[in-house]
Amino acid sequence: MTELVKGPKGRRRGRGARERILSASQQLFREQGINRTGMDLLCAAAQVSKRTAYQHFAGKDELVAEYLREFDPSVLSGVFDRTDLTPRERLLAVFDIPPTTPLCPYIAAAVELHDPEHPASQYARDYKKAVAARLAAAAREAGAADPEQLGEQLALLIDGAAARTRVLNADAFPTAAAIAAVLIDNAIPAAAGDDRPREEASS
Amino acid sequence: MTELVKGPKGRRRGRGARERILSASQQLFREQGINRTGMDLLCAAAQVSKRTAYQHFAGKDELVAEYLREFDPSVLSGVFDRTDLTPRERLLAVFDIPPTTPLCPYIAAAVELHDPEHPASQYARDYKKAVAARLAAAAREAGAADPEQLGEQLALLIDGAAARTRVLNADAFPTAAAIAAVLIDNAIPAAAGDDRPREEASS
DNA sequence: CGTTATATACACCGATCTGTTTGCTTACGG
DNA sequence: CCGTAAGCAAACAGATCGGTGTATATAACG
Repeated sequence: MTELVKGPKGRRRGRGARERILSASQQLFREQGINRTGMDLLCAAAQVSKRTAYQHFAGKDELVAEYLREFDPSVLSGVFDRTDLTPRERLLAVFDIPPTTPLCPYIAAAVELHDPEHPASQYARDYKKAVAARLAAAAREAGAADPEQLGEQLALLIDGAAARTRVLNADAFPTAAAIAAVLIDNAIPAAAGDDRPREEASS
Repeated sequence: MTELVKGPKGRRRGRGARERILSASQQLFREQGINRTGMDLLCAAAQVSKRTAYQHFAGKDELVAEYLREFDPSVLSGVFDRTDLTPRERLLAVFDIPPTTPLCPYIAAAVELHDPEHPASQYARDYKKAVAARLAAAAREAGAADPEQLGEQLALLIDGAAARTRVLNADAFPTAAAIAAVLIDNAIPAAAGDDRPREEASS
């Protein structure tokens, strides 16, 4: 990504203009919101002239879309790839991200842009579906009876915790984690290391 | 839709201007978002001159706050007051509101305004706390072991369903209802009318 | 009738936002 | 060295926004 070949010459002078813009977007869009962050301020924070910014991105909409697409993988991985945890622990570890999350940027973007057809809204949907899918995969790995359902349920808990944290200004992820524990124990026939070693009869 | 204005000059005087403004706010703020709805458009929709609007409300911020305060009771009541349902059914009935909810306006406002100190954000917090409290009361009435916790959990489910519905453009309330059923059955020692008529184990 | 309170229509202000244009600078690469 | 092109700073355009000022018209009340 460091070598952004942009011409027949493969020049990479001023290396990182695009990256600085996206980096500033990550910070400002999250801290101040998308609509309240003007391109002037953003370019100043990125130490990039507006002219340059608009040469790298067709417009703010495209920048917002790229901003959402950026940390797509960074959030997805890091939790699901932890092989040192049991599948059940891995499912619960998703809810242990208190300090890094002011609010899920995808929810914020969907609300702020207010247009389901906006590219960024599409990315938000894709991301949410991807998370649910990964959760479902982890649930299947953990031996859940209905992994798809459990994945969707856990995804809803994450979004609920994010939204509630935002509105109430108080961390709601512990509550979500408690619910998740109940759901997981309820969905997995033989949950290990649990306070409910009672066997459950499937309906 | 009204016969308030008759002729170029004849108008129904006084009463109604404020209500028309708030009514238009309800519609436009929800449909288009708060930030994307200008006062010009809003006043036109309310059939009210801008001057009049600013005589009724000190500014848009105050209007937004009042807009949130308005249907505060209408949402809270109507579900909790249904005595024809058992406490457990009442708790679950909260999740049966698919068509009326494009998105919880409180979450939307908190995201759009992006300022926890904004009066509207305060109202949003108060409302969310009130809902959780009513849910907790209903949970206590239903005989939950820890009503406060169950109330908070159900509130989180509502917010999660609302946020997820918005982002994914698909109704997420059935999923939330399924989780709620699990939580309720898990929290209430003897759940009636359930597929789990197992006797409770006293702690 | 006249006064007053409430509306209205409409122009206007300053701020801000997205996006563009105009020179000018500077770092390479041949 | 010189050319090319990326980049910069800053002014500018056009639109929209929240909010006001002004002059006018009408209904209610005395």
